[in-house]
Amino acid sequence: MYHLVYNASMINKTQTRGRPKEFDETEALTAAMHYFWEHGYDNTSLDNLLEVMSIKKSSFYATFKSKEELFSRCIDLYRQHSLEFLNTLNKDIGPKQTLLALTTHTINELEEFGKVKGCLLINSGQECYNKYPQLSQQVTKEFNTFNNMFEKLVKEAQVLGEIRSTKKASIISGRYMNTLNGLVVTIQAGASPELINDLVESLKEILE
Amino acid sequence: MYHLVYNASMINKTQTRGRPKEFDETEALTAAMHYFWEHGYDNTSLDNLLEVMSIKKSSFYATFKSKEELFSRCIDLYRQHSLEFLNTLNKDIGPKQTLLALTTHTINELEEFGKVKGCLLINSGQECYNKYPQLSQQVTKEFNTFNNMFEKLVKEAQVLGEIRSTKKASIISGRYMNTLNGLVVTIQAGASPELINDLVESLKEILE
DNA sequence: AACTATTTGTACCAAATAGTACAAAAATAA
DNA sequence: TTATTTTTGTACTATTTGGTACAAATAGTT
Repeated sequence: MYHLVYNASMINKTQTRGRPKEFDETEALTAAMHYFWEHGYDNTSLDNLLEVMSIKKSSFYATFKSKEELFSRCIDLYRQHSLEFLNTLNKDIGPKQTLLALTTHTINELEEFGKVKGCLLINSGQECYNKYPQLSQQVTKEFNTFNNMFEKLVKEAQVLGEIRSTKKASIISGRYMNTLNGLVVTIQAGASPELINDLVESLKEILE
Repeated sequence: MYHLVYNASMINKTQTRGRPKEFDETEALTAAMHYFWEHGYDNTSLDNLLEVMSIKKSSFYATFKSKEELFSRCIDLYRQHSLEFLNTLNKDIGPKQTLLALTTHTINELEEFGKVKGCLLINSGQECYNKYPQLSQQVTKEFNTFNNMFEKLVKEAQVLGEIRSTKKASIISGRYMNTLNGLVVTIQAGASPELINDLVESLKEILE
C-alpha cells in the first residue's frame, strides 16, 4: 500500500531497512488511551482497540507486545499529558485557580459527554486492584505523582497568599483530592445540580 | 442425595410435590452478594458464583434465571441489609454516631481485609454504567434510597441538637456522602494514615 | 536484480465465558 | 405401585477473549 499520509515516524526517524510502519505510534497510543479512559481496562477488548487505533492485529502485537503493556504506556502518557496541562495552567492563571479549574473541567465533562470520565488513574485503580498486580503497582506510583503535584500547587498558593489557611499543604491537598474523587462518583450516581454546586463550594472552602 | 442439613425452605415452606431443593435460596444469595461486593460484577464468573454458592449450574439457572438477575437480587438484598443495619444502629447510638460509625466501619475494613470493599452500590455503579442499562437504572434508584436515609439521619441529628449547623440537611448529607465516597477511593489508592485520619476529622467537621 | 529486514493481512488457536439440553434422582399424589 | 412434578448432575454449545503462525508486501542494501 502507498503512503497517503505523512506520519511522525516518517518525519522523526530516518527510514531504516524494512517495510515502513503505516501508522503513527503516538497517535495510536493516544487513541487507545482515550478509549481506555472512557471504557476501563477490562471493558476494552482487543478488537475495540484495533478499531480505534486503526491498525491490524499483527501490527498491534509487533509494536505494543500485549494489551497490558499498551495500557501501561497509556497510563504513562496520561500522567505526562496531565502534568503538562497543570503546569501550563499554573503559569497562566496561578496555582489556586488551576486547582479550581480542574474541578470545573471535571463537571463540564457531564454536559459535554453526558457522563463523567473522571481520572484514568482512579478508574483503573479500582479495576486492576488485586487482579493485575503489575498495573496496580504502577497506578499507585502515578497516583502519588499526582498527589505530589497537588501538594506543590497548594504550597505555591500558600506562598502567594492565594490560600490563607496555615494547615499543612499535604492535608489541604489531600482534602481537595478526596473531595474531587468523591465528586466523580457522586455525579455518576446521579446527584442533583444543587448538590454538585455545593460540593464545588466546599472545594473552594478547602482552598481558602 | 439425602438431606444432611436443614435449610430455610424446609422450615418455611410446606413441602410440595417434586424433588426438594438441597440448598437454601437466601444463603446462596447472601454468599453471591458478598462475592460480588468484593470482586465486582464482571470480575465474578459463573463458576466463581457456583463455587461460593455451593450449587450446580442447573440449580442456578432454575432458581436465579441469569447472572444479571441474580445480581439485581443481590443489590436488593444489600440495600435491605444496610438500611436495617443503619436503623438499628440509629436506635442504639443515635443518628450522628451512626453516621460516624459508618465511616470507621469503612476504614476498619482496611485492617481486617487489607483492602476496602467500599459500597456495593458505588462499586457496581461505576461498573455497569453504559454497559448494563437495566442494572444501571436499579443502582441509581437504590443509591437515592441511601441518599434519603443519610438525609433523614442528618435531619434527626439536627432536631436532637447533635448537629448544630443550620445548613439544609440535604447539603450536609451530600457533603458527608461525597467525602465517604472519596475516602474509599483515596484509601484504595494508598493514602497515608495521616491523611486518612484527617479525612475522618473533616467528616466530623461536616457533621458539627 | 538479488538479498535482507521489517510490517501487514489472514487464518488460526486455546481458554474462558454465559447459557442449554436432557436424562437421572427424589419427592408427592393417585 | 405407578404417575407426576421438580431438582440435580453432566455434557454440550456458541461466542468472545487475548494471543500466534506465517506468508505476502514493501522498503533499503549490495
